Amino acid sequence: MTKAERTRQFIIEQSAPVFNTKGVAGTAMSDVMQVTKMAKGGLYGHFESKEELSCAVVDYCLKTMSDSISSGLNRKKTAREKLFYFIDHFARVDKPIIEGGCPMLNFGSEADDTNPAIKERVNKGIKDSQALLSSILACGQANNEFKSDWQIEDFAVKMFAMLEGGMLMAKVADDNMAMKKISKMLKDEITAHTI
Amino acid sequence: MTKAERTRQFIIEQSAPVFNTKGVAGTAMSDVMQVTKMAKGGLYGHFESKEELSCAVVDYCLKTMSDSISSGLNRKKTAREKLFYFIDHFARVDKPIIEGGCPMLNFGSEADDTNPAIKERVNKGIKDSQALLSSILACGQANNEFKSDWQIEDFAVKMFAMLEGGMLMAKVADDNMAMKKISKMLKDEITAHTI
DNA sequence: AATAAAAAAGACCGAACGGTCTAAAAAAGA
DNA sequence: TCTTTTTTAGACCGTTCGGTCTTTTTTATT
Repeated sequence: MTKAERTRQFIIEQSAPVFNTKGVAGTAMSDVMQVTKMAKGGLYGHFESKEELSCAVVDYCLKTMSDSISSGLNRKKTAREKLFYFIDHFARVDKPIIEGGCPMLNFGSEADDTNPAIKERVNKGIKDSQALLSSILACGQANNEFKSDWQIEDFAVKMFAMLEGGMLMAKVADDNMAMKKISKMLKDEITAHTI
Repeated sequence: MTKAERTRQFIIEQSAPVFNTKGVAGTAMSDVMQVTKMAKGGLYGHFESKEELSCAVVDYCLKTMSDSISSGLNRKKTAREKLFYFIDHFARVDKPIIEGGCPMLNFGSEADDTNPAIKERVNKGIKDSQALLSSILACGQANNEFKSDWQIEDFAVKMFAMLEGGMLMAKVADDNMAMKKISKMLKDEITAHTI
């Protein structure tokens, strides 16, 4: 890893929490200067525009989220345990993986009508999450861990939507009661379909 | 209604779709000038700052949403029909009540960490939605329309979260398949608890 | 129709925006 | 160690931002 690559990565990592909390439109390059303690010329040596930086930040946030979940997932044996872990990992409103909360919610709701490049990245992130959930559910069903009549594709959608919706409710209310309820309901439903 | 009051309302109504799609940080007063065809001095005669306008816009969006749902709700007799109507009304991704989609999702995810005034407004909006759902569910249960062992408070949270999460998925994917699935699952669950 | 009051226009302001460029500093290769 | 290349700093640029103020126009009252 060259010096330039390390610095580029450093800028992304430092500015990710800012973009994720203040949004793309709400984050100025002066904010990035402040958080990286670099001058403007230094930044623009690594990114040719704010647009390029914000895309790199979104990629980084999604990857960080994905890696964080995937790594812990390997330590779990059963599909049920994996799903529970996924839920608990997502439900951490107080200490989110990236400051500002779920980047799919944050960047997705901002970009959907204004920023096609970011929208497409978030779209891929959601699709990947769905695919991950589906594969866990399919595994569990193939191993006779889950009942065979469970509509697992539907549940993957339901679970993701509930987690994102719960995240919104918890953040706006400054109270993770909604998220706790959501987590419990999801776990109960999983348990109900466990043999 | 005086001229000034009418103009103020006109400005709010015209700029609401812009704020709801581009966000507060992403909307400039020049956008408001464009959509109202008014000069800057005209606007600032009715609002002393962009902040005040954006708050008024959020209030308007939430009220419009609430009114739109409430009015249709009265035409429905049973609690089950009311809930179905609520779902269908929320699930309209293609032709949302306000351009840009659900203002609770849009403004909530933008404001949660940056704009306390708007955050509090959205918080109230969500609480009101929850209260409405809870009251419909409680009515249904009191009238022996729904089974008495149904955890209706939990379902109110679940339903709202699923709708908001589904909205996010549908908008980012440019495809309302997720929303359709969500609607069906919610309706199935309601039906399953209907006597 | 004349007059008083309200509302709108648009030139103007300083600050902050994203972005450029050159000179200095630091790192890398010889 | 010396030189060449890469990286960083920060002054600078034009534009756009939110917001003000005075003049003009419109509206309401008599």
